[in-house]
Amino acid sequence: MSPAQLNGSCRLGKEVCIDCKVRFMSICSALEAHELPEFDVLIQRANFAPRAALFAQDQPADAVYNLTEGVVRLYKLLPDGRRQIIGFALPGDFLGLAMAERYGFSADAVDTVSACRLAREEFAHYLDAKPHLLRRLHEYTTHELSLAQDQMVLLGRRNAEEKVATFLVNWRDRWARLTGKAVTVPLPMSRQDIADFLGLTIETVSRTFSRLGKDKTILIVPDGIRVLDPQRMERLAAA
Amino acid sequence: MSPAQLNGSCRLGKEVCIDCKVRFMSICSALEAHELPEFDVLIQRANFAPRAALFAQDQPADAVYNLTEGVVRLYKLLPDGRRQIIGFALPGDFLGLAMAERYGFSADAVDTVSACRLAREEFAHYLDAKPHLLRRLHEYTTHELSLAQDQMVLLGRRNAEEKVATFLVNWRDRWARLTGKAVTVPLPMSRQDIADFLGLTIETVSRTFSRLGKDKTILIVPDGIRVLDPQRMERLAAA
DNA sequence: ACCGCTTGATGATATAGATCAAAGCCGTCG
DNA sequence: CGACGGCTTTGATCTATATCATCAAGCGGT
Repeated sequence: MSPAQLNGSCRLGKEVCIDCKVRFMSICSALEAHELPEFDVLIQRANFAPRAALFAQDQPADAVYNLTEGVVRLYKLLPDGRRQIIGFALPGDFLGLAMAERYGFSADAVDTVSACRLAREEFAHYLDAKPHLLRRLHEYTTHELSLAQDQMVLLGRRNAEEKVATFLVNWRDRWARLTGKAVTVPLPMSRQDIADFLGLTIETVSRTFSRLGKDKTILIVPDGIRVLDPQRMERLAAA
Repeated sequence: MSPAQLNGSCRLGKEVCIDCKVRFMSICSALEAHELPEFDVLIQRANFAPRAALFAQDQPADAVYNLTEGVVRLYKLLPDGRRQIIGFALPGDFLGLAMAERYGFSADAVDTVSACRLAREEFAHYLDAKPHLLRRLHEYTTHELSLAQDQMVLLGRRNAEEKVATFLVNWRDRWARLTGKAVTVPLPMSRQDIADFLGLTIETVSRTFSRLGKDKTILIVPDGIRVLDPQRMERLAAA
């Protein structure tokens, strides 16, 4: 189904996929390196071209993914095709952690994406034997829930300008945490993606960018945006 | 701060607060009764009058609550007073599980509320010693996250009629799971609460109820609503 | 029975954002 | 090179929902 290209694989704690291991560890700092060899968890490296699906809503949830490269959009569709993007995943993020029989949303690659793929069953067993990892994962899920609640406020009670500003500020901060402060923050997703994330139309997003540009609040450059007036941006995105 | 009335308390596994224990167990069915006495967790019984606050956003998060009676609204406020209700809690639900230093939202009683109050520190330690309980809690949080994602779709992409219908269907189902199928589903929260949950105004909620009433889709009675045309309701609330 | 207060329903009007339409801007492919 | 197709921007309307204003009903207190 998915046009993914799987290459390389390793067992957690048995070298080979150093990158997977490092990423895995970064989430689960409670586990020391010497603890890992106790268990075998098959990790596959999966690569995805732009627009390729990692998985789709209602498919059997076979696997858990840990992103290592690229940006993934997570979304739900209504029967008539209306789309709500519920989040963008960046390297380090986990996907498909719900541990339900089927995925609750679809995930596809915005740009070129690499991820570590862990079989759900195997991962669940590993988890049973590693309460520290479960604790870390619970904290992660709890954080996701808190972000989801912020997004509810945004979708329910903020106007277009506030929505766009809040999105830009949050995205800029996440990007900075990942790559260090950059002057220009890239926006790899399309305007349609941003619109579907913010509960707006593409036209409203475009106009709002333009207005913020004319205001000298931001500067739109070909490969992203620059925040010129952080004060005003923070004010629009406040609380 | 809170006008709560604390009465009675018990230690988990040392009789007294049978109700707390039963509720606690219902969440954590993986723990057998004979496992409980191993640990002491102080549980206080807290009662709240209608409109009383259980806790407020940004307060130090001292405690975890497990609702035993009544309905609680959970909400976030923007600096200018706009409110988004992020959920309604019913008996059995946990509040303040985020385990952050401060509460991420406010919670107050819609009607008369009773809850079991567990000190956060103590609960966290208990959790460390009980991986099964942590697992249950992780499943619970994961379910909450999934509901939050559904709510994002509702807020971002559904119109007023769909929002109201979806709310009624979901509320009816939750109520039924708790009390068994009832002809009339009570709506203990105000129209303003419903509006702030659905990202609408009180007037739009009121008009939408009226229209669904004129349609014979629902029947509005003094103490709640009756669904007359489940087909149409399900269609409006679909996916 | 009357008052003051709150909540909900409904009508009139305003507006933010949606929808519809067209035109610019690249990248790419023949 | 030029034509094509996907995005994005911009402009002109339209409309769903917000806003504002009444009004009626319920309710507790006197």
